[in-house]
Amino acid sequence: MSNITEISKRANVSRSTVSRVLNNHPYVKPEKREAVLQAIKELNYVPNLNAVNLSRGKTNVLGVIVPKINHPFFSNLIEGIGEECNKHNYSLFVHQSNNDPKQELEFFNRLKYKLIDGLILGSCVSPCHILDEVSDFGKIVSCEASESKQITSVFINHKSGIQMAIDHLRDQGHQAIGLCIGNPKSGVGMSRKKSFFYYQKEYGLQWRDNWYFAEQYTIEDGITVAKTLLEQTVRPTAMVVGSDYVAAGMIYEAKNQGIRIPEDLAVIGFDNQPISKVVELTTIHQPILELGQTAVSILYSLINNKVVPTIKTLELELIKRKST
Amino acid sequence: MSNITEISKRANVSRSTVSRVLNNHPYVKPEKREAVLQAIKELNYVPNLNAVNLSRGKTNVLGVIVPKINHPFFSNLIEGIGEECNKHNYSLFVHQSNNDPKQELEFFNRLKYKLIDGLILGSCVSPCHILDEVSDFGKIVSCEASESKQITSVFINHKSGIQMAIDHLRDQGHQAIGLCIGNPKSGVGMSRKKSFFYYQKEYGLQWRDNWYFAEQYTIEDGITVAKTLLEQTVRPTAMVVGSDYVAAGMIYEAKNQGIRIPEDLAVIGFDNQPISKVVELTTIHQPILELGQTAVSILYSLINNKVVPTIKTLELELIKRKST
DNA sequence: ATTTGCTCTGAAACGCGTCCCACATTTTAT
DNA sequence: ATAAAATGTGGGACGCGTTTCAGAGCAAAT
Repeated sequence: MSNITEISKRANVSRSTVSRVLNNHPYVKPEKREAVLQAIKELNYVPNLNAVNLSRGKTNVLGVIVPKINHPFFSNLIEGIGEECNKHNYSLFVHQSNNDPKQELEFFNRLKYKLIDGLILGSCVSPCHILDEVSDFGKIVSCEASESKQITSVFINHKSGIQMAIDHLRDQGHQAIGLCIGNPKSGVGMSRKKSFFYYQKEYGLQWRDNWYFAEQYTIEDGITVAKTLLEQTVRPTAMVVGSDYVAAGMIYEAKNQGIRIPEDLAVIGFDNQPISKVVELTTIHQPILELGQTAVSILYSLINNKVVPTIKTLELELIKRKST
Repeated sequence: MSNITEISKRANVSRSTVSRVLNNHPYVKPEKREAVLQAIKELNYVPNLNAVNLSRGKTNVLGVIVPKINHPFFSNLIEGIGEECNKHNYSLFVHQSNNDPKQELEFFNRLKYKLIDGLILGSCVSPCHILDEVSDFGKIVSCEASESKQITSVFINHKSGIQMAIDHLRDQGHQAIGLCIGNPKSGVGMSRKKSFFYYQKEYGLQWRDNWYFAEQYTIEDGITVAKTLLEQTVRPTAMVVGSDYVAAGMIYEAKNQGIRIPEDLAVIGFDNQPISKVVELTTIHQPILELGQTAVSILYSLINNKVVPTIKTLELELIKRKST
């Protein structure tokens, strides 16, 4: 494996000149440039990016941390991030944390160790002070609302999403609305929960504590939720469900039990996943792809020391189908 | 930002000793080790992994290239790969190629440039000679059957999957079976197509050319396929469909048109995606997570110069539901 | 008492580009 | 013609750890 010293000897120029050719620096005589290119070809030279990265002090790599890669929200997010990375010629580290703070810390170190130029938090459970410390070592963008003031956030306006859902259900005449979410400790979860109860009070809706479900992620979970719900004597007439999958599971089980959707139970989901179409689920479309893209372009600006707003929110859209 | 030289001065030892401490080398007197650790703490030292990588000539990073991240098959695959990477303390580059050979080449260069120690091909459209050339620069494992003899493959036994599907349908009395697949040029696509027609002849099944559909990926595609199919005067009694999503779309549309599933049309999918449960779709479960994990562990062995078989196949499983 | 062999440590080379500085040569402007 | 500016090139320090080698100190074995 050859290096620039060998190239420089072969081409009878200095190592600096080789470097200039490699980096398309204008101040190189055409003959010398040719000679260098020739030598590169002959010696089958390939630059060692580790040396380049070390020398330049940056890597053109971004990192993204998510709890689970194969989750409709996050794989969609990663896609958006990946697309934008390709555009900016960045590579992308993807790390799956399983919501484990240790795993998160592990990955944060990549930033410390200068392996990545910037970090995107898909979702993150580490406390604020850890994040603040990490942010001394590099730029961070969060894809959920973050308490930290040092971290820029782009996120979906969950409050408005919840409002959209509740308003829609109220328009259909519902006054008894339950809630089912995923991880109540995540940014999304907290924000949805908080907003839900805000509007629930605001509008004076009916409420029972057993109309609330958390930690529900899959179709199977949805089936269980429906079973529990349908055993109750006083039931909500509608459910706001944080995931289309869970909502689909609920509809599946409810129909199995002969419950009519939406007459006996209305269900509204989130995400507009493909599955929602098949089960005719009304859902709130979230601009996840755009979220990922925006995160990268903000991070890119930050890395290049451009000024960007510290918070950006993206709006949602109601997709009306037959489940409400 | 401090470096080992500063640490060595502070602790009154040589740089070598600092390095030994950092790497847990046994031959360091406890007092010196303590002094070094103390200095590291005081100076807030963080090693620069770019220097380490350059020096060691490896990075502990693997790369995976997939056409699309947010695709049920690939995000599942990436999850398996990511899990196994975490185990081996590897980081993971994820690159989305959109099946574009240029994008692929771009990523192959990471291997050349020594940014990654090994490469996993989720799916890849580049010709064999390109792959062979790249494989001179590092280890590659393919997750689909590869023509290249220099590349190790782990893949799902698609032939046996197709056989499983056809056998099951024949058991139910079907003699007129159609086929619907995704990318016919991909490894999976080619192999499914070939196997299907092999068994179709072998068993002397009925056939019409318009019972074959390719390039179908989404629920919407499935709806279109169903529409086309149901217009035909001579229809197959069953369809083998390469994707649960497409199959779900077909069932959705067929039911809309009053077609009974499975009496008028049986449908069998692939992947056992969550959606298949909701639409009661019989499907062939593929061990995708295991595929990803195996790919990493093979790559790991290759990188550490252990001998591994060049081809490994994983078996599938039929999940019977109500669509057949 | 002497050899053998481990434990411990530092010097220095190495992995490989980048980039600043100094200096030479041209070109352009005055 | 002369100063000023632009172009072109090489030297060498720098980014930062790792690793080989030589050698010192010390204990166990003969």
